[in-house]
Amino acid sequence: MKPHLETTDFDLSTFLPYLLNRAAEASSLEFQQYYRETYSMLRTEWRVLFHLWQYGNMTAKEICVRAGLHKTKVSRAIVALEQKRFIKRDKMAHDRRNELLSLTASGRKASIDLTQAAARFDASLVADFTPEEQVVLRSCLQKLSGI
Amino acid sequence: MKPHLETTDFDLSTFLPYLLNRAAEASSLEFQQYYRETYSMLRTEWRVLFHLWQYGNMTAKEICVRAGLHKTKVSRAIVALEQKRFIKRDKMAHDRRNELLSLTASGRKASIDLTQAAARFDASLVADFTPEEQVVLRSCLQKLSGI
DNA sequence: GATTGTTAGTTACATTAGAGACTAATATCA
DNA sequence: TGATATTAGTCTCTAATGTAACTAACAATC
Repeated sequence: MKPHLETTDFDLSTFLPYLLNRAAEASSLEFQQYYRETYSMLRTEWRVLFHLWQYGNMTAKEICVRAGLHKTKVSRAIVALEQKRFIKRDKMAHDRRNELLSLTASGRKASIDLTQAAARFDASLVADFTPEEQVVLRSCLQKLSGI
Repeated sequence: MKPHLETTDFDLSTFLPYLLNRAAEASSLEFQQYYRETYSMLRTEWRVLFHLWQYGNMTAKEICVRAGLHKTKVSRAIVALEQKRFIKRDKMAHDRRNELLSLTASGRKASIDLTQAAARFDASLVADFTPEEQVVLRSCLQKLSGI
């Protein structure tokens, strides 16, 4: 059986969700290896840590909204980060359902290290792209992400 | 604690692996819903089916290489697709370790339907982008994917 | 032609993710 | 005040994934 391009001019190698998935997986690999090996973190844990680092103390719920993550995923990441002593949580006085999350000293240290590693890694990913391409790429991705 | 942008000018909302992951998840959602509900397929199953449709009969190993998927994932997808009667497999005479995969009539039918749905969906994703942006986006993603 | 190595594909086990039920705290409003 | 509804976060059960060990077929070398 030969390829069936005659049905439509559709081509898998230009299908956006496919490309995005492959690019996401390929580009995550190296950095993921770093935070896994160095801090035994999962992807969601690093995202949660990073949100606290970059946007300041907040509740699990706020992280869900900002990061676009399901609350069970965030809940589990918080437990793991707390066990690693990277964050602590405090019930908020005026509404004891909310827990304010904040970084510990070692959480801040890890955040700094990971931020720097991420910045270097990001630069290496786009090293072959022109500045214009980089701008277009990031802005298209932001639109697609709904950020 | 306030944001700590002074440490570096790194910003999560421009970090490529993060953007790629969010864009990939967001853009997969709608199409995924279609093939899940209509054909009870998982993502890997649709990818395997589509590789056979677009590139012709091949072995599981070839699909692994072309699609960048692990052999266990492909193996499980093949079992599932076979149970749904979308593909069949035949041991190759000259080397009975290889199994040549091919589409059944209903596999072809599903492929056509999914291809058309994918094409429409892809068009809707990039509807807000200029033709130039679309070209840059896809070519950057292909490079990042190693395609 | 027995041993050793390699390759295609599967299986088994452990890890991670997802969906929905659940608990505790607060809010609403009759 | 008491009944009902919401909300933040956790727990439980199941589905999906990743890793590594495994089987079967073939290849190569002594």
